[in-house]
Amino acid sequence: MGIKERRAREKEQLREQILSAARELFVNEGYENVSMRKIANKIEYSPTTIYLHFKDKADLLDSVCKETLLNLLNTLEQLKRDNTDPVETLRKSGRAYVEFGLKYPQDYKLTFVIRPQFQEGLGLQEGSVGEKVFNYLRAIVSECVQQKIFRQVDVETTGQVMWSAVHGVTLLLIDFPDFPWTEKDKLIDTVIHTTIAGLKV
Amino acid sequence: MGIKERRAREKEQLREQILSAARELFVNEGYENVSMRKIANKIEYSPTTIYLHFKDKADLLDSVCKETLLNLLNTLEQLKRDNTDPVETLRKSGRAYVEFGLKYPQDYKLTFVIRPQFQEGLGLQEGSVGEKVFNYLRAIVSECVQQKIFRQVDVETTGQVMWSAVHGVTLLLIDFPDFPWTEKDKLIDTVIHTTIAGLKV
DNA sequence: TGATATAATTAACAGTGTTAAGTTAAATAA
DNA sequence: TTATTTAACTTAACACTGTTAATTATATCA
Repeated sequence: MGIKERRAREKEQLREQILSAARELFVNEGYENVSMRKIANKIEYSPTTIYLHFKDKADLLDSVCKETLLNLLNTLEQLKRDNTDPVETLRKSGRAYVEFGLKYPQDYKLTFVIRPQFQEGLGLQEGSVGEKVFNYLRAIVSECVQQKIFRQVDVETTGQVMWSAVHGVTLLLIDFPDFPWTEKDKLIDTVIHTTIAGLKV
Repeated sequence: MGIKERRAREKEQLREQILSAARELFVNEGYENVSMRKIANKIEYSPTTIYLHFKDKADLLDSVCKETLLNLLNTLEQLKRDNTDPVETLRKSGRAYVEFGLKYPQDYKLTFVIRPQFQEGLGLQEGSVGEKVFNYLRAIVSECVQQKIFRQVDVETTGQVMWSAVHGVTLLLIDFPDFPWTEKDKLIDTVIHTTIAGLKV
């Protein structure tokens, strides 16, 4: 009975095709400027075919973001394997996080800014990839606290402070490219360094 | 020659009327969900009348944001007058900044996230209100550095680090309201406290 | 072969930002 | 006052949007 399986495979392939066309367009032209018809044209199907695979445009965005988050998670977890010192891991994770955002600025904004706006209240649900990213961060912070490197006993708050700092600098660099920033690498390093130093005190 | 002046006054009044209707709708329903026709209905004019006062929808957004930034600037500058200790001023300014963002979340996102996306490369131009807000921040930081409270000699970088922190926590709280945050006030205070502490070291 | 299920399409709806052309009302000049 | 100019405002239209219901084509099964 390989037929059903083949059909399912074909269906999955088309889904992937839609997804990658959508990602490319979203990233290059911005979510708002991409129409379902544009995506359909790119994959040479009629617009309504997309609706056989995705509930609506927001659902499409959702799936694109999920992939993005998985990529981010992979990048981070690979990093963890190569390090032992928790503070050093946190520092490098912070850098990797910001660099990921700057490397795929549209993806980053789509995931962390646009999506929450279109799916009010849903952002970072239980079991989601987004939650896993934060769990990763929390695990490192937890190690730092356990080794009595960080003052804060409250692991949650500490993690959230760290997230705020990297999220903030990432978005500012993306959104205001013409602002007279300090040299980019220096700014990122200083943000991370300052936050970690502040958490130690 | 009071006629021309009266006419100019009436024109200005209609402009204000459009602006306040747009602000109310943008804030309550989100920029994307507000149509020119909706704004026109609210003020009981035809949609095209708006185009006699504003170039397009983005220009309308722009004007709304300018007002928002002026409000923020006023809030901050009033704060400065009441304080002498620069670190305390900075701490309170940080809080005021975040609180402003949380009080008018749509305005804040419109100004600091959506607008830059629609006006690529332009964000925070010279002489803009946005620039004035950052100048305010820089002035306080400068005092802290001059009084040798902060390690960092580089006033620019220090200011940008501070901005990153408050911007980050503001947006996270706005965009992920359902995330299991630490108690809000505690998180904001910790972010500001941590950053300032890190800058002192 | 014909029946059945699924994939994909066409046509349509109600809405969008925006423009050009047309209309109305008011201010000026005769 | 009446005619003319000027400004304010509206109507109608264009090309587009996301999405749905109805329809057609295609491939699988008996």
